[in-house]
Amino acid sequence: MKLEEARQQFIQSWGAFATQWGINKTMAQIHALLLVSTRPMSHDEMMEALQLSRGNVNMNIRELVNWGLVQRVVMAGERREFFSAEKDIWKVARVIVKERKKRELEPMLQVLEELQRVEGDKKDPELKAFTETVGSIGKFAKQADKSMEVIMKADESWFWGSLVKWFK
Amino acid sequence: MKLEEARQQFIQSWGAFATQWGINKTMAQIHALLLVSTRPMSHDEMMEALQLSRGNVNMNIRELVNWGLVQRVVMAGERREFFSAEKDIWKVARVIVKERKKRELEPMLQVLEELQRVEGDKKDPELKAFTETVGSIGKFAKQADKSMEVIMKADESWFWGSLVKWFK
DNA sequence: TCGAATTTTCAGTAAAATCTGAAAATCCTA
DNA sequence: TAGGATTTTCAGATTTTACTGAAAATTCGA
Repeated sequence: MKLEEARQQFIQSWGAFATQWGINKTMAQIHALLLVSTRPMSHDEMMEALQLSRGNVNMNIRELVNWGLVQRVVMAGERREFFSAEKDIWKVARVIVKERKKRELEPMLQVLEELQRVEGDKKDPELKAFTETVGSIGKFAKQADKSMEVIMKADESWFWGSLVKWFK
Repeated sequence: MKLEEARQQFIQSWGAFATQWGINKTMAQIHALLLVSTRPMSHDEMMEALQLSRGNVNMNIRELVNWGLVQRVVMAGERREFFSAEKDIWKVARVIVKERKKRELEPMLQVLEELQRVEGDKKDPELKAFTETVGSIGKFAKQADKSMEVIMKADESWFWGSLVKWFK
């Protein structure tokens, strides 16, 4: 496989993979494009490379910047904006974990906590079953939340190192 | 909040949460319904409870059974099929991790491996950058894959126990 | 301050995902 | 093994999500 072909394949696959995880395909493709680009790219270059409209590129780039996966880069003597992606995969993973935790896990935790305050006869088996289930999901989610907290703050080598030891 | 209201809220939220993770909303709602039900349910009961068509319930129940999150239950003296969900959240999580790993992570690993075999001048900075990026994603994904392998096989108390120690 | 370059917005359109419902297939029991 | 009960299928309808492109807003140099 030639480099250009491999790049296309990567962008393609990354997009397909992302949709399965509830991430917009185009956003993932732009991210992939920047990940394998050696230099920052302008809107027009991205439009050309991925055959997207200006509006679409603009929207998704903004989102990527919001997520902290892509940065605006000022190019000397250029008025246009350029963008480049963080290449350190460990940092990328941390950003994603942090953001999804904040946007998805934390709101869920809130709802679960709320639901445990359901009122009624404590001896009612229906009620008991409900609080049991919701409670255990809540407990689990809280543990997951904490784990992510730690992973997020961890240093890469420390993280994998610990994990390797732990696996033995 | 009353029990019925809480149940509805739970089903609702679980569905909304699921969509963010690339899981079909209805599938998640059926799962949620069964999670907070104290007894197995028939197609008709689920249709009624969630206001869904027979076809939709059938499709999504089948998918849940495929995932291993829901089981067919034979009820004495009943010709119709009944279904109930695994309530042990740890088991549920393991099934989900295992399935998503198999369906999504493993195919991605395959693609990444393939992409590292890109041919060309080893000194070309473009090529080097590409293999560098793809290689590090591949390495990361493989680590994640292994971690999940271990978590999947682990026993709950051992898992959280180790994690707690590890956090200190 | 003017105006060309660039970015942003968003109403309308397109594409993708999901759902319906009725017909076909299957499954039981008498 | 006939026939009602139940489950499955899937073409078409609906809903949701994403995209386009042109107009509006903004930015910046002269």
